[in-house]
Amino acid sequence: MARDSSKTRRRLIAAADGLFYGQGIRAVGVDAIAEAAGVTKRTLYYHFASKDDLIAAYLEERDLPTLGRYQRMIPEGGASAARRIRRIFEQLGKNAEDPRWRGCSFLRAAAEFANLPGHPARVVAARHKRRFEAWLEEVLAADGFGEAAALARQLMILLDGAVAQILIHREPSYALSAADAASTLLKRTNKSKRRSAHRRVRAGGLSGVHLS
Amino acid sequence: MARDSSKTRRRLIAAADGLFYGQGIRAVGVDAIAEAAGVTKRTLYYHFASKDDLIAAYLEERDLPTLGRYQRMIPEGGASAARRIRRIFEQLGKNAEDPRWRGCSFLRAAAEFANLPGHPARVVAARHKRRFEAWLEEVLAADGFGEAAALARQLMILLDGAVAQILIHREPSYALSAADAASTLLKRTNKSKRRSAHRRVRAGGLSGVHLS
DNA sequence: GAGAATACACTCACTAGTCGGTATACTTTG
DNA sequence: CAAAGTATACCGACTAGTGAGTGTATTCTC
Repeated sequence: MARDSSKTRRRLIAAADGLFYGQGIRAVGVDAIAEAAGVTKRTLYYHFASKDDLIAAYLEERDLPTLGRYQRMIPEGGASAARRIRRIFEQLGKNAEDPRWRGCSFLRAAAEFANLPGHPARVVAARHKRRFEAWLEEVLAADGFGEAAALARQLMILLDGAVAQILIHREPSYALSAADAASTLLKRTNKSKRRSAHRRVRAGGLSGVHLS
Repeated sequence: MARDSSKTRRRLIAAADGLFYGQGIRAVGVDAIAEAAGVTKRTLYYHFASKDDLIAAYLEERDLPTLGRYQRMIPEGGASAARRIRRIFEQLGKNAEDPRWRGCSFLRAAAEFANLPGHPARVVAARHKRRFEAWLEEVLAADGFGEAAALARQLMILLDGAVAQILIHREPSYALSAADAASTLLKRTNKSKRRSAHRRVRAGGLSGVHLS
């Protein structure tokens, strides 16, 4: 079995996911991960060059599923972008009600390694957020929103801001405050869109972004 | 000299501030802090019961100055609430340009101790954010904004969301995106205010909040 | 038999926290 | 007034445990 997809490796990543997300990356030692995976530390180091390598793999593993969950959640054709985006915030609020919820793994990793800009975890985290923002931009542009890029940024800010507030206050209702703010922003931009159709065309041309 | 305000104690907190904020709380050992303060670890433990105690003191020390800096930044009578709030975001962007900037110490502490809701650091962090939100609400209410409480929450979300995005992408311009979003939200609420003056009165009555 | 995958046993640095002791200064008491 | 007592503030050296990472031997699988 290939080394980068072996059962043991996947078990190690799964164990790392549970512990890193549950307790924090720096708070968890490699010994604990090896034990949780049912292997010795030496085996862990056979599959990963270092703890940093394992950290990167942990976040990488969370990248596509996290984005994909939101993408699947809001079916392509079904509703307006505004409605679909509202559901993202509502889902965030629901997720946060689970006692095991600990915020965004990427954001927390960036916070833990705030002093190490080049750290693998930071690289993966930044890429994840870039992808999410690009996807939001596509959703907006596809629905004919003007200035989709600027709007997508604002939505990202609201999204991570809501996560931050929920984490700090342990109060999922902040997701709904963010949803309201998002609605307000979308309504305003929607209007300006309808007033100037030429913008709409230009914004529609922005969708060369890669998601995969 | 009283034990809780002695020079040594203050030096220890200052050293902790530099190291905790610079590298992260879990990443810094008490030995490093003692050494940076020029005392032995035994002395550190004379002044603080535990590392957690020192962590709480570090955040406590940041509470009032952080809030106060923003309060002093925007003079009471000078400008409209909208203009004053925009300046908060602009200042955030400026702060973030300093290479030593590492985001919000309270948010990062909450992220590091995401699994320990009762941790002293979490308590101090939550209280700080509550104070900040209450102050924003006062600023808005004083300028006659309706639904000042809901609006203050949305601004907090934008503020911490901007911090999160800047931290992740190392891109201070997210502060300006957040400022634009804040302006949009304020404009809309301002309008609804003028339509319903009774709301304004009710919101004005909310200012029993304590800041000090 | 070869290479991949695992285990045991280890290193060395660092972790939070503690033990016992000391120098100084301010009180209390004969 | 002086000796004894006491509180403050400090330090060097230690403990028991954990951190990441490794050298070497063994087992499994093709």
